[in-house]
Amino acid sequence: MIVEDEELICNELFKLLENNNYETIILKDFKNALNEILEVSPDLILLDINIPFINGEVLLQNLRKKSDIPVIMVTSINSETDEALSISYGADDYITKPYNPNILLLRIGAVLKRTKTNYNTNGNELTYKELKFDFQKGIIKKDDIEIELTKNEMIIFSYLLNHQNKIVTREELMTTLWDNSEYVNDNALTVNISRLRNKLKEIGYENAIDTRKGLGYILS
Amino acid sequence: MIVEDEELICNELFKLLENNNYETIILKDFKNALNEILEVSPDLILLDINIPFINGEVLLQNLRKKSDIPVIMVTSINSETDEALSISYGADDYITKPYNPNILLLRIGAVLKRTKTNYNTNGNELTYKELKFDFQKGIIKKDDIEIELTKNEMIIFSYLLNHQNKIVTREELMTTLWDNSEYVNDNALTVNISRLRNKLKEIGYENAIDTRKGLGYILS
DNA sequence: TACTAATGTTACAAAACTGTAAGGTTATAT
DNA sequence: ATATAACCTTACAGTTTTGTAACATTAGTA
Repeated sequence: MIVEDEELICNELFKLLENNNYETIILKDFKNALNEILEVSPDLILLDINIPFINGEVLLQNLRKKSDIPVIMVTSINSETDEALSISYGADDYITKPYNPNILLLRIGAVLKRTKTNYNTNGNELTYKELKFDFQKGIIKKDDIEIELTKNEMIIFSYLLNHQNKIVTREELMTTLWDNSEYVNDNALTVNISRLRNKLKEIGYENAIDTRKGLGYILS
Repeated sequence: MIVEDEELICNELFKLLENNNYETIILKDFKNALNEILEVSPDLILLDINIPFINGEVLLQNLRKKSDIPVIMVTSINSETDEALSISYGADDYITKPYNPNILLLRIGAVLKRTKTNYNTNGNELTYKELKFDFQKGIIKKDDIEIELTKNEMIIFSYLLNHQNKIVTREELMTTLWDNSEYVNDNALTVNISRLRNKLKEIGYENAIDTRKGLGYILS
């Protein structure tokens, strides 16, 4: 979504984006901007700081109370104050006019890449080698093969994924699994690790989880 | 982690960061940079493009094959080519020397904020009003109260959370839950929604999930 | 107002999940 | 080389989860 009043720039941007396969929409009613944005719920907003009727930074500030839609701020003044304000109000990136079209496209791509995890309908995914772990569904995918994880296996695997190449202690995993709320046999963890390993083995990742005796486990 | 060869700048940066409560480390051995970085596994890297022995962009490119550690590129040349390259190779942000310390701090803050979800040990959390949903553990928290969700409830609730204020069709939810792989009685969804609602009711969110007859459900 | 399709509720049985126990295997230190 | 603590495997039973069916309720439309 383009939020910009200078018609020339609007059209330029529109062409640029449409030519690069972005479905583009131009916001017209600045007075009702916030509602329009929330209604349309675009994947990304190019927001000019200087638009009529409303201050771009204030708009961003209000938007951030309700949504995390990625915003790239556009401004004609190359002032550091603007830049500082935009970033602290929650802009995802910042670009000054006149902009280089290629840089803009790259920045858009970068912002979308960074933020897409929170917006793609399939939920978040983490990857490990050729595996994709959808940790909202608890499914590991490799090519077309899918394996389902139980809740415990999900907790362990996403913890390991979030700490790749780091040793994760058994303590850490136990706290994550059972919160210390009730004592659980320390072997319960071993069993759950074993079950997870068996599932990983099914798709050829026999040695994904490595034991570091006396220290913990590592996914590497 | 600072990856920079000019000692003066290094010290400046170190002081700036330490003064602002960032635990800072300076990379010394550029020849072994990649391994050092992976070993230390810092929360964020300030990476100068022009360091001895190795090209910063190549380093970034290699790092990205193994890790998503946030990287802010630092360069003395304000060339758009560098900028374009850094972004496409996976830099999270970019700043040119001489930099304004406050802007740098803001950018660091912004990058950490953007990326922290993937790194914090407690896993991702989404919020809905006063509720926090840890969707790696499948727990909804309100103050000190916690309720556990089953896998199906987790899938439904995180889908709704990711589409707040939007109507979610029953179709969408069913596809998300069962992937169309096998036919499931369409009432199974109704039952699962009902179960989720009961749990939400326990913590005073009786009307969180609203039915839009003929359309779907909405979390609003 | 009455009809109807859409959505809700409850109880139940099959299936899946999970901690435990008992015994087996490994790596490390001495 | 051997002892030992750390870790692994398997089978099992209690518990939880889940889809189904049967019936209840609701909102919208005629």
